[in-house]
Amino acid sequence: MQNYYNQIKNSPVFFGISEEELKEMLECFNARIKTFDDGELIIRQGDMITNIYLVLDGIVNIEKDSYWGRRIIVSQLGINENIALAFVASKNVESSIDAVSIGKTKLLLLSYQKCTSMCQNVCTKHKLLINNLFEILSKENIELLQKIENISQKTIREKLLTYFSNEARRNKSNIFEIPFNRQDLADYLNIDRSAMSFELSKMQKDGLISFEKNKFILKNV
Amino acid sequence: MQNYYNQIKNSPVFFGISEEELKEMLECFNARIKTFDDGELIIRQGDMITNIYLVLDGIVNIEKDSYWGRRIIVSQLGINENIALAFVASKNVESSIDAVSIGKTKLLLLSYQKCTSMCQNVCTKHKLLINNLFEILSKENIELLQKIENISQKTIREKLLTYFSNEARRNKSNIFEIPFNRQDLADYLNIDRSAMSFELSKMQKDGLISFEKNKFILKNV
DNA sequence: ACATGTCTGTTGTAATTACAACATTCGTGA
DNA sequence: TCACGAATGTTGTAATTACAACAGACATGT
Repeated sequence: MQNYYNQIKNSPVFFGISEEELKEMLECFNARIKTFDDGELIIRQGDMITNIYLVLDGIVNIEKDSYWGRRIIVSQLGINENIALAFVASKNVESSIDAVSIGKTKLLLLSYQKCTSMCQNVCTKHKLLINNLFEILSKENIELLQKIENISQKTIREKLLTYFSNEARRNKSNIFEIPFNRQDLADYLNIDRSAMSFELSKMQKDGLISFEKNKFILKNV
Repeated sequence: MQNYYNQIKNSPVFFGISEEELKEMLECFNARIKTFDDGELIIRQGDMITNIYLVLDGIVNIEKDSYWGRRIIVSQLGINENIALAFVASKNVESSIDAVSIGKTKLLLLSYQKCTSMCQNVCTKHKLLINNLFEILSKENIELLQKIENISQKTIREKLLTYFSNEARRNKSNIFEIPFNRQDLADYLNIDRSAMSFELSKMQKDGLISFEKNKFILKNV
């Protein structure tokens, strides 16, 4: 756990909290580290989630299986991001999503109940923590809106361009790497992988983009 | 304002707060009521949002115009719901959505800054309010996930059935009214209106649903 | 260097959808 | 009750997509 103190201290959850306070809080919150293997399910649809999950290392996909057996990738989380915070914060609501470990992952687990109830007596920084969680939830909300915009486009090309524009803006550069492989990108944008590959090639021929593996360049038109 | 005290008191934002406390808080928060006409823009894409908006009366659509001129309806809000809370809570983030008044609407505006800063000295129930906002944001988050599931289905029929199933579950009955007209429902599910009408008719012939205007019955298959 | 499996790109075809154009129903006010 | 406009339903066609099947590139371990 100690190895990660510095990283945890700099995560949005504990923003503004000193290393001294952090140690106290982690104990207070029943903090523990859990590791997962590739493909392992961290959270299942239907689970009641009682812990805050913070990604310390690796990548986690948030997925959903439709009734008709189609896989939807809702989002992909990296280091210092939280899994399914909304379901932790909502009382008596089952998770409607799966969280899947991509490669080996290392997660920090905190008891949400201890974070919000007991802590107000023990830790002085309780209020700050709640504010941080509030900020994180807002950001998640806005990112979901972004995803809705991505998949609401009509054609494959429009979906890709919308997604690329946002990635470019996020990286503040027209050159960026995407975290998905082709199949996952297709599942994220809700399109067929092979049709997407075909369209990517066409877009490159048309001079809209160029790419090599996962590194893309969005040409300004 | 007084006319609405009882309603406001029972809204999720002020859950657990007495009418006495409410009066004090509303003053503390610069509370004011604003009315909007049909089609009027309450919030525009690009706006910096500094107020909490609570719907007192009427319906508000959350919309988004795509780069290619396509309208997306993200969600529809009714009485006691909040508009774009995520953008209020995120510092320095512009709204990526429009909020549009459907018919005449009446909104309660509260200064977010006063809610979160000044109030901790003045009002005793400040912590409760923050917790309430946190809960609301979580619910919004989960509803956005639901919407993602709806529009991520492959065919028009699957989109409609997914949407209807969720409405039925929400109403705890297989008979329910939907808040959209046909065009808005199509924009919500990201499909063509006429194609949707056609599919609705077919589904009725196939015995999956029956409907009359906005009242639908989902047959259990 | 070879075999193996995974990822990515390409192509043809069938299915689905968007779109436009029109028909019908419904409500409202004159 | 009539006329009008708005909302909804219907139909044919062109465009787009999903799907399947395959080919090539790449990485990995033996």
